Amino acid sequence: MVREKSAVKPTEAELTLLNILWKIGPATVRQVHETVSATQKTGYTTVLKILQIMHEKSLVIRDESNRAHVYAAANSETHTQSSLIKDLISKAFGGSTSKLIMRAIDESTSAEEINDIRQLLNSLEK
Amino acid sequence: MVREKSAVKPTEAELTLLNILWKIGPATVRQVHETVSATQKTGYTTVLKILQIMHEKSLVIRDESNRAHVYAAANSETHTQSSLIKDLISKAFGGSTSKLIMRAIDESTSAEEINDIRQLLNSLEK
DNA sequence: TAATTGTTACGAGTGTATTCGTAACATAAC
DNA sequence: GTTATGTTACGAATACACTCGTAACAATTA
Repeated sequence: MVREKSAVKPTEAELTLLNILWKIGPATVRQVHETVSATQKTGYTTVLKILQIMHEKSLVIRDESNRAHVYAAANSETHTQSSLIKDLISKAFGGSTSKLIMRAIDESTSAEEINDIRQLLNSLEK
Repeated sequence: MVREKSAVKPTEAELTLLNILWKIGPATVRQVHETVSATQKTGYTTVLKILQIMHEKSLVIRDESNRAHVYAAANSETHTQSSLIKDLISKAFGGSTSKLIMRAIDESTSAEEINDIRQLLNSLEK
């Protein structure tokens, strides 16, 4: 049986690199390493290795036509976010999306956040 | 430096047992094992070991006054849900709660879910 | 007391995630 | 062509998660 894309859950380190790829677009190991180094200390080969593993898992695609391979996220940020949310809802919210949303609203402290949510709801009402 | 309670993120297996403890209340290993066995095949000592590890991590408290120890979740379900949501928001949503909520609303397919969310928003408006 | 039963404790084995050093290789510079 | 540089590939070491068999222990039963 072929493993579905949605069944592959990125690990924490993998998600860090995916965030970078979504932000800067297709990039070489060097570019990814430089970007990640801005916020945390990590070795070059560590980034390389993780990207290679992600490639095996099909979390990223790889362009090997140049010497320095170019990596890109295989799935969109939106798709991955949905998959992670679904996972959390099933494991910690008894499958109830509205329970998760309720809890998330509890977490919204800033007025800006609350305003965003309000507008979101307004657009939903239509 | 002392590790904060909120910094301890339960693993998948641990979360499964926490869900049981929240549902049935303080329980012995036997009771937890019987409950978890209803949905998945797991050895008795596996459940025991995980509860022991959770005790070390202070994810559960343990009453040792009787021969069969009685385990209970150390934190409320609500507290743990909030902690897991915060973690996901910071790692996959750039710290934006409203982005998570938007994505969660996308996931709501059932009319019942949408109605729950609508009522939730109405109560928020007040 | 002896045997059976139920419980906890311990330790080992497996798998996965993460890290990084070193080797192998390719390209560019000299 | 030789050296220097940048890149990928590989393998090992560590850490954690998970699983379960077996030992140790306690309590109950015969």
